[in-house]
Amino acid sequence: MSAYLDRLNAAQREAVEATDGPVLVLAGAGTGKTRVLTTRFAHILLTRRAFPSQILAVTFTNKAAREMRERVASLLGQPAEGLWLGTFHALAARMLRRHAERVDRTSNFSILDPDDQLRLLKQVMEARRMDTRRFTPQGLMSTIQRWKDRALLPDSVPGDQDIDWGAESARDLYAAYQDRLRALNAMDFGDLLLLATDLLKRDPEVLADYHRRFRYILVDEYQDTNLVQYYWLRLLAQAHKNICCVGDDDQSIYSWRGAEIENILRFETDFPGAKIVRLEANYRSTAPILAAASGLIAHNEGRLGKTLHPGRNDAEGERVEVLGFWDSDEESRFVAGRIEALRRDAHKLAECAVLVRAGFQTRAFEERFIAIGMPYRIVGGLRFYERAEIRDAIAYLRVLAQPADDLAFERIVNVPKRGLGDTALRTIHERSRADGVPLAEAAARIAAAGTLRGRARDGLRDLLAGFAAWRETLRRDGHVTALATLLDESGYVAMWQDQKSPDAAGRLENLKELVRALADFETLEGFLDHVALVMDNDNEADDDKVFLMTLHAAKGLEFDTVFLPGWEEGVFPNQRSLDEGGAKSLEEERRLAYVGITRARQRAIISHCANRRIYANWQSSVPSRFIEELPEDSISVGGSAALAREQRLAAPPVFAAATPLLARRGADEWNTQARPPRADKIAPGTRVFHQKFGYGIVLDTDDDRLDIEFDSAGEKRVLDRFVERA
DNA sequence: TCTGTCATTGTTTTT
DNA sequence: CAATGACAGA
Repeated sequence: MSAYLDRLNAAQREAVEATDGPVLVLAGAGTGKTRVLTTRFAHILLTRRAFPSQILAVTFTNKAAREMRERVASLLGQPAEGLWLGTFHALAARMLRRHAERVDRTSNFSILDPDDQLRLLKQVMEARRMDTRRFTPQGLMSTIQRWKDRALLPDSVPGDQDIDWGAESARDLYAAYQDRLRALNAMDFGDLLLLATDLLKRDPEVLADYHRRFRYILVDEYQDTNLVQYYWLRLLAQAHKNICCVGDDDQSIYSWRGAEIENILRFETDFPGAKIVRLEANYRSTAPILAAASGLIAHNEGRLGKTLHPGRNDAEGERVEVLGFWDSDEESRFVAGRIEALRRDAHKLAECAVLVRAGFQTRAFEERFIAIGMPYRIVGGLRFYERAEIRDAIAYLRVLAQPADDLAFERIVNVPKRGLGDTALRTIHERSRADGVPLAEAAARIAAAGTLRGRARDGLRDLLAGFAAWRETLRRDGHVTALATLLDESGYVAMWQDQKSPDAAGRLENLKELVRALADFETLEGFLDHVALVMDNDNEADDDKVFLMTLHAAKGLEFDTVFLPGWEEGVFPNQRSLDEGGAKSLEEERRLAYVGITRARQRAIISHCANRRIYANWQSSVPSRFIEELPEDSISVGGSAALAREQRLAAPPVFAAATPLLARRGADEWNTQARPPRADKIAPGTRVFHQKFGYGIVLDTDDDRLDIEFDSAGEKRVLDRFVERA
């Protein structure tokens, strides 16, 4: 009766069969995590422990959700209906739309994208006359996000975490921003979890309703959860305690997005009586690759501990290559050449990936690939829904669906140009504020009152008439026709047609694609939710091209051959990460390296350069400490790498002597000439402001150097001329 | 309203 | 070395 169980190894089977009570499945890379998750899902259904609608299954990405849905369906032999299976955000949004009135919204609330969020916050800051150059909206936004990640509403932000900016404080601005969101009937991404959790906390009836509904909870990638997500899960799991979290502490690489690795480390304490199952048999990689990865990650302190071992008999393979090059040109030439050789050897290009630490590193490889005509694809560039023309079109739709969506209205009010410049817009804003109505309504009142003249008057009249007509089209002929009509009649399509720039044709093509995509949805609202929550598009799926992407983007993927270039101190581990996060960040960088190596099935090739061009000038560089940490017997060192390794041990390095070593960027010494020395002295205990690190207290002084404990950036030594008294 | 110039600023970004 | 954004001037 249970053939599906026979396909599992002992540990996997244990994880599947422990249906009741809290379970943590520690699943190392390539150990069959998805199989366990989906089999467990099917097992609960097939043993009639629950109906499909009584299982809550949570993932981080839409891709993972889709995959789980498909695999469960194939195990069951039919698609399961009425599932609560999706991303944290999509599921939270679904809850909030059902109880929108309880969070001061209506069920058609908008979900803002990062761009809108920033514009809105900037408006809030400007309305309060803040200098948005000294206090950047980005900076404040990230503070607010971190608060939201930790389930802090404006009222609950502890005073000592607030940032005081003289007349304003971050918490006050946060509160003002939330007020604006409420007025716009909108939320940002963080709000979805924050408000959903707050709702469950505040409303016992709603919570009881979900307790009745969800008997089993499954969570994927638990190491990436933040605090709100944890609270949300804990509230929902409270009643039945049947929660199964799958994750790998060694692959936690999103702390800078608010993920708390502690969530997974603490699981046993959070859920008393929890069972822990370790999946350590790896079915993906060769033995040397696993040995290299395991040896590396063993250097981390804060981990639950598990060791990958080969799960197949045929796991012998080539050692991990560690190669040194003179500069990044040589490195990219080598990588391209090696891929070419593999291709001649009948390997698929799509089975090769180049994984880099930071986006800019892809350029060297792109140039090389273009030069030799090697087909490649970059994963994670500008996505379809982030393109300007798509966002414009969607803004039109948002205004159509939700007239109170001021951000959308602002975006398109003068696109294409219809004479509604700053002056006209200011008039509309003033009216909106005075009457307490959305911009669209204010615009209608201004048009009716005849306040504007000339081009502005005509432009506004046409736009409002347009929206009235398109709403009618939407009602009568549906959303697809409405979008096509609107793009045409608003002059938006004509705007691009008239444009001579080379990419105009592509943009028109994208708009057509958007109309096609819209047809896949029953309602306009459904489509807008999709756009906000499911911003992925993996078209161009199966042509044979080399993958070029960041290590972060590679998580969850696997390839026969993986190139890991740029393993140099400063690049990887990344200098900035080290500066800001210290030892903890170093461990995260190391996890990133671990993720990189474990992507490889057959071969991993790590490389580093002795010289690298950074911005305008060349800097000599030292091999990454991670290379030292790889077990000797799992690697083979080649090229000038052996030389470079010796140089690391010898002091001073030969390169440093030969090339004038430029001061490492990120330190204030970068260009001391640019700023005159400071006349007055700053005493210890003084509170100061630094452009880059923010506010802090001076601990100690040493001539013109100050040791400062910064509020968020930690302790640093900086030159006194770069700070001012706060 | 548009266009050019100057200054600033360079990690990762599942939703 | 770019790419982006703010601001001045036509």
